[in-house]
Amino acid sequence: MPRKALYNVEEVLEQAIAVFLEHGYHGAAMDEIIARTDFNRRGFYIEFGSKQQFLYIVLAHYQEQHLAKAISHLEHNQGMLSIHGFFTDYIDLVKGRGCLLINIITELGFDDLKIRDIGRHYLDRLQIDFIGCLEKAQKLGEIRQDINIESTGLQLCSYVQGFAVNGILAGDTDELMLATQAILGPLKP
Amino acid sequence: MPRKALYNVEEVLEQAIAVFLEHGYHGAAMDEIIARTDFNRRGFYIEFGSKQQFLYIVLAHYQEQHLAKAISHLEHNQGMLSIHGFFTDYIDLVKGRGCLLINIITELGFDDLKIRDIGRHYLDRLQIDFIGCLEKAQKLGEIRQDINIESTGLQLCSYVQGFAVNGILAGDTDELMLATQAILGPLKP
DNA sequence: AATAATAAAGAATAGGTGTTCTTTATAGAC
DNA sequence: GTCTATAAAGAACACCTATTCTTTATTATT
Repeated sequence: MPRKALYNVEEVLEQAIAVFLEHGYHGAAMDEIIARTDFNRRGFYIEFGSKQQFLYIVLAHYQEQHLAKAISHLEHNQGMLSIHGFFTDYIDLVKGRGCLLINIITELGFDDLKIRDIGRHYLDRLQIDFIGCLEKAQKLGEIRQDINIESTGLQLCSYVQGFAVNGILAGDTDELMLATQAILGPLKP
Repeated sequence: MPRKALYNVEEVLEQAIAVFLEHGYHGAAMDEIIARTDFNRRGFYIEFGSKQQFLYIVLAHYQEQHLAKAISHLEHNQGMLSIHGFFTDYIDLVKGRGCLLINIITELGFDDLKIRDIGRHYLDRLQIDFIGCLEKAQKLGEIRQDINIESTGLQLCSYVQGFAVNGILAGDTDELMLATQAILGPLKP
């Protein structure tokens, strides 16, 4: 009996990522979100409730569909191979765009407890994953034995956030790959 | 004849930094800016013209009065001493707050050409200054001769942006000092 | 084909935003 | 002390935003 919905939630979320990346949360007007997603206003509020709840859902989608692709390298825990894989994918993700999660943290992190929690969990997970890979790499003899695993994990973690910012400013991403070599090179035995 | 103004522009800019750090640009309402600075509406628009122009002026003030304090270490060009000095001051600046320049770049960088330019110049300058200090450090024998100065400069630069993000999320900044040791330690001969 | 259910489109609404205008108060020149 | 120029305070305005409501269109069953 009912008419079939034309919109596809996955696609809407994907299009919304682009809008939030371009204008941030407060800078993205509902009018633009509605216009650029194959969506209608009423459907939007039935489906998502509010702009804020929508942001959380978009963010979860971004983590699952985009960030997770890069992070999964680390969770395969294959030493330096995984770490290289992560950086290759991550640079591809953020080049010319930046990282939605980082942008939202810097815009709303102070006011929005939930965003801050998401950010902390993300950083913790990243750090733990890096440490796992570094331990494996040390076992495999891929990196020097005297390297402090915990400190280096923390260091790589900070480094990743730096890439997210550089991704917005740097047109050329060769520099980012170069910088990756600079950080990973000195770890070798 | 005229009444003397009560507000002090320097103080207003300083107070505005706090507001923009907390809520971002679009998230900071004029009502709050007016309320939290010792200012009045009319005076504000006579002095600064608009919210956007005000942001540029606050940002310039932030660079001159806050970031420059940290960066000046690097421009004294005294090798590793300068680099350590920079990180100590920078961490102190961003702890629990983040960096206003980075927050604004991630919020407005895509839309606002002027902000993107400011960001690029800032990064370029930082990188050049790091390279200068690393060259000096190499001459002084403070770091290994086989280190690639350009790549390491780029690496430190990315790293600094990472600190700006971590500053918002990490309550504890000891980690950041620890991470600094992790990055600077391996450069030693 | 008629009908019922719901999607799509977009007009309407209530509240918030940046900016300007009006009024009142005050400090200094005469 | 009077007068005047301008600061302070905040009301007013026009526009914009998120959200809701109304109308129209469409599809699947009967």
